[in-house]
Amino acid sequence: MSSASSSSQVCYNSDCKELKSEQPRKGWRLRTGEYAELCDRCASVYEEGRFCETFHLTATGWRCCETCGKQVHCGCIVSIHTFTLLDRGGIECMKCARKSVLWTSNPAWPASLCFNSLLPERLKDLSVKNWSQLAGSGPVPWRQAPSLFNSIIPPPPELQSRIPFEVDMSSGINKLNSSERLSTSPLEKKKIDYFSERLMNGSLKLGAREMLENGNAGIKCEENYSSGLSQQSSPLKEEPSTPKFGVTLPHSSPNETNGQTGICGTHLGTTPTSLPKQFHGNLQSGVDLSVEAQVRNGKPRIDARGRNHLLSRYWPRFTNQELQQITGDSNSVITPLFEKMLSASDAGRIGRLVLPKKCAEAYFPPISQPEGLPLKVQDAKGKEWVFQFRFWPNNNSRMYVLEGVTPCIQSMQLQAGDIVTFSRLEPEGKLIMGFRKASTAQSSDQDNETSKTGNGVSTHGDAELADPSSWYKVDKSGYIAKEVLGGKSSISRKRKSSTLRPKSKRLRIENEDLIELKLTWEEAQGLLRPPNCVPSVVVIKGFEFEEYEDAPILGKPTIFATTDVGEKIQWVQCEDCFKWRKLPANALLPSKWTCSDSLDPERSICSAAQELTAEQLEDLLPQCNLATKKIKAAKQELDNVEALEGLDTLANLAILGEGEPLPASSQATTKHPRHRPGCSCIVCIQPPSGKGPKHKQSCTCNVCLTVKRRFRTLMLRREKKQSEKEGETTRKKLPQQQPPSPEKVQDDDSQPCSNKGNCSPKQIRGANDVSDDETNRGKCASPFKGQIDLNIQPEREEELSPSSDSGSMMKLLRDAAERFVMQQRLPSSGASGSASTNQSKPSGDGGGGEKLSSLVALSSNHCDADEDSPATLCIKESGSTPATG
DNA sequence: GTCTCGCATGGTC
DNA sequence: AGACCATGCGAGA
Repeated sequence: MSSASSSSQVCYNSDCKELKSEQPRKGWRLRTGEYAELCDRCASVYEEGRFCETFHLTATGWRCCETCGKQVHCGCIVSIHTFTLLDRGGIECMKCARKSVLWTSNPAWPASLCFNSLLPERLKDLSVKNWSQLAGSGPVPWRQAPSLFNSIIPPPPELQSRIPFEVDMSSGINKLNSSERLSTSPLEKKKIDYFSERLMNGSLKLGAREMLENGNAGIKCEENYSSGLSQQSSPLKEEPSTPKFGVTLPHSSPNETNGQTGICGTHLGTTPTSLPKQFHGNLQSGVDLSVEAQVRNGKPRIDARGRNHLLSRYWPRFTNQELQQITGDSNSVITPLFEKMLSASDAGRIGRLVLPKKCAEAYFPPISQPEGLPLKVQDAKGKEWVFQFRFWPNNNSRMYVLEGVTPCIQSMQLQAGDIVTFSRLEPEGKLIMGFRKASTAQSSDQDNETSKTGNGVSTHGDAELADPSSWYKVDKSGYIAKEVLGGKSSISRKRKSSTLRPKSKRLRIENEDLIELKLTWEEAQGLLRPPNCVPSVVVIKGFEFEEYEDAPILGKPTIFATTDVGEKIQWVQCEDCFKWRKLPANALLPSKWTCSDSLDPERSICSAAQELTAEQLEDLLPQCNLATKKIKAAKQELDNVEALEGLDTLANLAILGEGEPLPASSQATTKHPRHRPGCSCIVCIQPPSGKGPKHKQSCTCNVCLTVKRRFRTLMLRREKKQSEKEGETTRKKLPQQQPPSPEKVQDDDSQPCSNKGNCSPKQIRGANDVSDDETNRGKCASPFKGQIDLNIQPEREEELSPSSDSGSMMKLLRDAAERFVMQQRLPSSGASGSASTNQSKPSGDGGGGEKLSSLVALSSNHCDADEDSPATLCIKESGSTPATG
């Protein structure tokens, strides 16, 4: 930024006259946007907050703080941040003001806010005049610190939009927002006064940070920020990654924005089209320095209160790039209106985009009939879409929707979690619909595909928004109270985060966790290993449970095979040398296995030769190549997401399998009415994903135990359902020849548990229970008889049933399992028999190129008599082959 | 049976 | 407690 008087060698302080040093120091910012260049002495004084005391002592404008009595200079540009005007008259230094009022929001907001409605007409006029004068006084009458709003809590668009002057809301805005809320009206009044005075003074910029942080709006604050501008003084200022909010005067030239998107109150009496490209960018801050604002600069808008109520999550967070893309090379001014993260239903086939009520009422044409009206919206490519903007009566309120958005959403390739942005292009008044993909939405500074406008002109009157003021309503105070005047900084952050994350749990599942789950899912499918232990039976509340020393773990993918002599083995690839090593089939591997972990001393170093010949390897690999790749990919991801490791993942899967959404990270599940304090179910006892200690294989904590139990139950139910289904099918096919087997009947009758999902493995083994391991299994008596899984919730049985289509993830599970079943027939190397294994078959052949779909099954039938592994967790090798583990 | 529409429900803030 | 809003769901086409 250029500095004032750079051409002069004399200190800018007229009371000084000393020569500037070679490297003149910047003082306060001037109306031109430049900075006063001061000599060292003056700069120091200024920085120390003693400038007025030093140089303006004899000047007029000194007033006493009504609270502390401290003298504050109110008559110069240097001190504008140091005091506030009181409703009752008089002034209050910022320190006191902060104490008494807590500047919840930057005075600038109220300024804008009050400007229209609260400010006395006279002041308004004055302000306007001032503004106009300022606006016309130079290329950049005012500039704000670049980091205004600092990205956390964007100022309400409404407020910003009507800020007819520069507002220097440096990063402190967060704190402003987060400051304790105060009663709106007194504060607003103060703010009004504050701003009016500044306006009258011909300047207005706020050192929000000082005001809030220092509280001592003292001169000190003033220094840092009044100069606020002294961009170097704030570490936040040039933070490139920090969303910036700025409000610049109309005439600011684009190149002076210094990387910050200035929100221009542009139209101030100028012809919009004649303006240089300007942004009403609100950046992170939902700045809506829209035309309304601009137009209202001359005549402050009065009816734009609605936006005050916008929730922060709808505040547009446009980046410079986005804005630039939207406006392109045109001279248009883009006015970010709001944005919304697409919910599953928004992005679904229904084609209805639910609009935030406040946004709809604030930015879209008013509609009185539910049918609404067609709304023309231009997308990022310049294509125009016509949506039906309408509402549904809902709880004595309205629910606004845009209908017919599917084609548009699809053309943008949007899905749940992505963000659509609505902005308005001025002067055309066109509604612009942009978007941000979820992947980029999190980093606002990243480039995104946000709209690039075309030049189409909306033909629909309403959509044109030619006179937005006509459909603004509401009251602004609410907004401040609700959104601007934040509570504590934590709240501020919370709110921010809430804007970055989907609002609801459902949405979170759709967006983030689903992705996360997808990874874990595929991963877990292939990596699950049965606990290497023999189940023991414990009695809990009178019921017997099988428990295992080891919890299911995620291990390294291996290829199971049988040697020529019938020995069951598994092949594992070294992480380092990629050579394949042979291991006993029952060996449990860590997720990262290297030669050094080999049990075979001869093969325990990477330099040792690989036993497998290339041919043998080829025989092995084709079937599992794809799956292995997937595993690797997933594993890579897994490595990056530690939270998904091991039991957490399993726990998630278990929960998931139950048809319950995976609780979002750090979020306690509250969806289970049966869960009460003390509930020990997996949902309640599980720590938030990624939190808490890692579970070892031998962990016997509640979570692990429950995971095991739940998983077992889950799979049992699934198998049972499948069995029943297939049995039914079989009976239908052979109604006479094959009546239900006595065994099954007996099982059904003998089952002490009325709960279907809580049946013995034996019971669940139906007609399809035919496999090469059948013999072994057949030898087993079900140890489950008479046992009940306490986790079973009869009333939720349907929901929980793996067979229930209601659980999409369970469906996934089933699909995956079935696919796996089809693909997983891994021929043993050198063995003609099936590579039956009681262990996981991590390397599904991936024949379909589909997800790794080994069926993760907790073979609760520890009865399964595979002596190699009594583990309870196994990967089904065949759909008709129950877990042999 | 599928799709669309409109309202109802319930979770979240 | 009330408002908002994501989604469910029944009715009708």
